[in-house]
Amino acid sequence: MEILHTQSQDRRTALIQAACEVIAEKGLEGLRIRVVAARVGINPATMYYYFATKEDLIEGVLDHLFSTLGILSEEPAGTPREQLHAHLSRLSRRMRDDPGLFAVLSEMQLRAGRSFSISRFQEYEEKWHRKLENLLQTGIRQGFWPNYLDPDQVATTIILLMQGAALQTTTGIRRIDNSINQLERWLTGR
Amino acid sequence: MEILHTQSQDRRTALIQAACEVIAEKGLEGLRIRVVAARVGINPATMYYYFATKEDLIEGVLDHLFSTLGILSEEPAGTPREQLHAHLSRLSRRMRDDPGLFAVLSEMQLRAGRSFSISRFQEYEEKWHRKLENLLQTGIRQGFWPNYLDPDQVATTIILLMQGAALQTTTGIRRIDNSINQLERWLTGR
Amino acid sequence: MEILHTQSQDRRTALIQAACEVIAEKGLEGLRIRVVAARVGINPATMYYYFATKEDLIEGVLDHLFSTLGILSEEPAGTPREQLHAHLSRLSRRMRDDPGLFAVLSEMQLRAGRSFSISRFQEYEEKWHRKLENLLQTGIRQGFWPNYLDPDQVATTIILLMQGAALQTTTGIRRIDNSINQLERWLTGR
Amino acid sequence: MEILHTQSQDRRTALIQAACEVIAEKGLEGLRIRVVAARVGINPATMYYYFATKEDLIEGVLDHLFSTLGILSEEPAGTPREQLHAHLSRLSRRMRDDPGLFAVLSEMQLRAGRSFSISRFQEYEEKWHRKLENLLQTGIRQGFWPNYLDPDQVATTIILLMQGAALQTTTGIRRIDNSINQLERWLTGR
DNA sequence: AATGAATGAGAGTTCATTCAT
DNA sequence: AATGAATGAACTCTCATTCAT
Repeated sequence: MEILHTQSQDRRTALIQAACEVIAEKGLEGLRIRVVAARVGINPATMYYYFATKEDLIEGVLDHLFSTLGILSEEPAGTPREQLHAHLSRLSRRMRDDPGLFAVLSEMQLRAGRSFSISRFQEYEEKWHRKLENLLQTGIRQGFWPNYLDPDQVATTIILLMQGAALQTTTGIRRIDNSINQLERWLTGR
Repeated sequence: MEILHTQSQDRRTALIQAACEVIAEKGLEGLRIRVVAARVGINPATMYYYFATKEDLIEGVLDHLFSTLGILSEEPAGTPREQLHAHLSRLSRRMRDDPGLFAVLSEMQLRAGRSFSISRFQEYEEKWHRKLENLLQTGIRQGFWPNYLDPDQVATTIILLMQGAALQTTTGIRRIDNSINQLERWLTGR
Repeated sequence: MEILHTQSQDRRTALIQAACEVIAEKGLEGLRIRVVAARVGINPATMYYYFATKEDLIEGVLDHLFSTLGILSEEPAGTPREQLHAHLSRLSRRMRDDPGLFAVLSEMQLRAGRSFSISRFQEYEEKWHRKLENLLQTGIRQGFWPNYLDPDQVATTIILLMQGAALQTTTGIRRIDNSINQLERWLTGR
Repeated sequence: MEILHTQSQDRRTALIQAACEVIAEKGLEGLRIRVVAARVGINPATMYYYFATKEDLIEGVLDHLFSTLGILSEEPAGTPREQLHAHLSRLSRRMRDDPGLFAVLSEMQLRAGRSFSISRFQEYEEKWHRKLENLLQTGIRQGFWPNYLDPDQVATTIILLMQGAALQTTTGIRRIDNSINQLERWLTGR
């Protein structure tokens, strides 16, 4: 019983994973049920046992994306500055090691305003923004960063920078690492 | 003859313009020959007189895009700092007034690594990078910015920031203005 | 053992009943195993324990239909005229109280010439015709109706009228009651 | 130009005709675009050039049906009794010569309450009813039929009878002719 | 220079049915 | 006696593209 449940979960996860890969390679517009099913080794019709529609599968990818990237997960203990650093360097490292995930992130962002099923993307992003804002606010109050910084503004800058970089993962030209370092130095007043 | 040629050009331009609008509204994956033709008021088959394939039309949009955005156009005379400021605030203003254009930019960037016809996008971007790099280098040499700045790095940061913001135009949440101002202050050492 | 058999029968009946309801609501072409099973509260696969195929289930509905309508059941004692009246007013009342049953009747009639599993419908109808014919013949012989009436012909008219009315149950516009009364008056010579 | 227009109309008509045949043979639930297209000798996709959806095609069949049956068309000049006779015997003859049309009629009637695209069927039927009612009313006023007859009631009876008979065309057992004759005799008081 | 008509390839989705457990 | 998981075959519909006129 437990095993069956686990197998079933596994297949769901496998489908999401496969869909994620396909999106990274071919874009959301290149996502085909047939291809996803083939990667998992099942009949296309079987996908509909796990997801009611293609849109549902994409929603699954959306959730998977944010939980895998760990954008919203708790940072390890430390000063706000250390926490921000941990956050940024984790994302930076991840972007180097698994650029596909960030390609998917861009795909989602681009459709967030157009597709209903992806519109939940914006909630995730809002949470991300608030997380960064809180971190910055706390850090400024505790004197880790100069108090002329506007937490909201800086949070926005960080997110724009990360998403600009994510957008580049498909071509793979620009690197985010240096920009991140630079930004951290700027924040602390060089 | 000359007149005919001009009319022909007009229609080509009209098709590109229409395609651009559709891409801004529905995304590249939502681009339909039928819809573009209808906007221009012609039969879909007629489009094939002006463009051999859909991809060709998209290439046309790509060229139109960069020339319209004026990313690569000469900046008005002034110090490097004034020129950079002019460049950034022009883009910033444009993004506010005509977000559709930047939505198209994101669409192109996202597919640049996947679609052959859009791969030329990267050349444009490369030119943009070099333009910024040169401007920064000159400015640093002339003492407008501190010399610990790395022109290449800063150029990258600017581009990432702009493209992150362009990506947001479909949802319209985050604004680039503040981030740009902040960046300029950081560059001059606050 | 006996109990199990009874339970088994119950479930068979429940499935037929559910199928009957679905056919009344959505038509035979709208009949889905999934939906029938859900109404009974079982897994679709379980249905195949009780019926070999969907067609078998439909055959079950066919039998259920005629036994429930009581078209072929013995009429209460009385003169032929009373018996015919009882027959017609019972059907007429039934049509008002449970139109769904007659909707199913129409569905069956319509497919009777096309689907093998429903072709048995015609045997039922033949029996109905004979029953009416006998009743009329006896009544005419006994002087309840004028002898210029052709029992076969009148039986046909009655059946056509009833089925025309059954066909209307899905829209629910025309009523059979008045037509029946009128017919009975005509039969007796006004 | 004129020729092209005619050809185009021809193909539309051919598609409707073919659809009509398929419905008569296999029922509305057995109607397949592929089959209809094949009968006309075109690619299935081409059907969508003439009809936006399958439903549209069915609506086309609905209109074709009533205009072909001539149910609502003007009757030749004559007394009301002659007109009614002409009407009924025309339908009766037609039912013998082209039973398929009446099979389609039944198919439509059966779905009239369920399918939006077929719901217009009821408007046609309402017109039919009014036509008969008027005819009967005039005839009664002019003394062709006894004045104890209720035009509305008789009109209903006629329609039910015809539709009951139409429903039988798929099996082809019962004949409407005798019932019609009988009815006409009854109307005139034998 | 323009178009009406046509099409091939392929998309997502549905459903009766099967089978191991 | 029951079910979760799986599937093959079919369905409607879309779209870039072609071609005779």
